[in-house]
Amino acid sequence: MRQHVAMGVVGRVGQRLRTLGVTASADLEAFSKLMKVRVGIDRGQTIVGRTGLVKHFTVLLDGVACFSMQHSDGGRQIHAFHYPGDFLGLHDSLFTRSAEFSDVQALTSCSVGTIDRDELEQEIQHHPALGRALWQAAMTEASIFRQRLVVARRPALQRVAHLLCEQLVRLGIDEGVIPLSQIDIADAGGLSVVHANRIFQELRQFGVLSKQRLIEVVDKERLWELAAFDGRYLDLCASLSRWNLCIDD
Amino acid sequence: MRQHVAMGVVGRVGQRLRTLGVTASADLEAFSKLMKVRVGIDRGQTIVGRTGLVKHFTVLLDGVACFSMQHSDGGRQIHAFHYPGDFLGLHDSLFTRSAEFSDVQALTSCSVGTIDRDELEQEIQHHPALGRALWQAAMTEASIFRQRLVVARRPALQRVAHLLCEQLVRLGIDEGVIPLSQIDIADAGGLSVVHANRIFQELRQFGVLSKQRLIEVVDKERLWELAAFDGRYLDLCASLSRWNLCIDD
DNA sequence: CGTGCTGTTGAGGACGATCAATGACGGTGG
DNA sequence: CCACCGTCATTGATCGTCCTCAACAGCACG
Repeated sequence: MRQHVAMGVVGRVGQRLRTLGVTASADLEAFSKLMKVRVGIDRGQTIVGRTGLVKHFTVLLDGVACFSMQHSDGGRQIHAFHYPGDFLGLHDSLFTRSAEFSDVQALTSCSVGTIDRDELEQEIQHHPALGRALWQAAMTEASIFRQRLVVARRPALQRVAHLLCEQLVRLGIDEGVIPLSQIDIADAGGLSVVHANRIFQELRQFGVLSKQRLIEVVDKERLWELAAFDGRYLDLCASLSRWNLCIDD
Repeated sequence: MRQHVAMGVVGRVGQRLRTLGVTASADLEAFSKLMKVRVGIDRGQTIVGRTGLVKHFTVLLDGVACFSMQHSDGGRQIHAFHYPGDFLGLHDSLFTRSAEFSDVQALTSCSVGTIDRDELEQEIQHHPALGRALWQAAMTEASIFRQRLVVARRPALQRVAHLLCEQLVRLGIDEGVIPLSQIDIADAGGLSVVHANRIFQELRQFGVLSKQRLIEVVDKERLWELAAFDGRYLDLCASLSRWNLCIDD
């Protein structure tokens, strides 16, 4: 199910690009003109898979997805969650051109935008800000991975708390519902579902989460405190130097 | 203790740059001419520290260093080991320009080469291959971090085995002595020194390590098998697309 | 009204941390 | 040459976190 979009860059994507320093409307339009929309991706489906070569860039327009990896023992390890505006499988798209390691799955119904790789590269020659934005996004992703390493060896409570903090920041909200299941968080935190559940109960005891079945943060301050959260690692947007990207052939 | 070098890019650095696709001798020379050498850094000293702004790029010429982070509880977490030819604190140098997160420490006596950031950026305008090489190195580093995340939730034996495999590949040897202490490996693997030691004894039982006090791999095959090691994540060198880097102001 | 997914609870056990002490080795100074 | 010291390696004992297995409850779906 695909269609062209005539309008400007769809919703959050434009927002994201602006955050990444793509401010000229000519740049935004160039991006938007190349994008094809694909809707109706069901929960559980693979969006960017280990299907060999990656022929296009993918942007999440709507829904929630995760960048995961299937462990040999059957366990699923989630590296990152993706929200509307995120580039999917970016590291592999940008870098290796094959997706041996990525496996982006839909956690809810999703729609995505796709851009042919070669066409985008053409366009980047005329709109270098776009290239820079992609690199910047890739580096922010790398930064998230590094932070995960740091958090990984803290006890489970802090790990879960930290994950929740990160999701709040990524979603751009202070408090409210995080559209993930306990299972998702468990897989992202490297915990068994059972233990994760006990952690969630602790968080409710602490008054950080509501008593609902879903994950609803009601005390952001306390959560950040528990997580020892320092969101600076997500704030790399403003810090990219004047380096730019171009194509040389 | 600083001095200029008139000769070509010092030893391993040239090798590394060539691996990263800098083949033109003009490019290599441009790099070499900017580099100043600093020798006599003692074990334990900080090479690239949290000293605010990063004014220059640093390359390890000789010795072994690690990219570590001091945990609040006093524990040291090692993200990566660095060998001659590696760029130090690359992520922060390239990207954030400040080193709030990096902390590169000498594990043995080291000497490094430094290049002024601004001078290098000037030079990259004329030698774009250099810029691309740096980005590529950064992405390879990111790839190592991601792999660490995967390995992190395997049991201790495999974790240690995987670390050892990685070091062998990085050192470019099949078997032999890895110039690290058990403590270093423990800090990199997120293990207590005591437990790490027990793992090392197991590896000796398996005939993977020699009975020496130092870490000496004598059966690479078995080690790779134990680690379920797939070194492809280190082989990103050949795969960077035609994207290049330039400076736009 | 089953069927399936998520969340919840209990009991037992494994992996690895911590504490504490000792051994091995290399360097330094007397 | 030997005594001393610091670092690294080793060993034993205890304890805590978190996993596993197993069962069940709530809720959404057809």
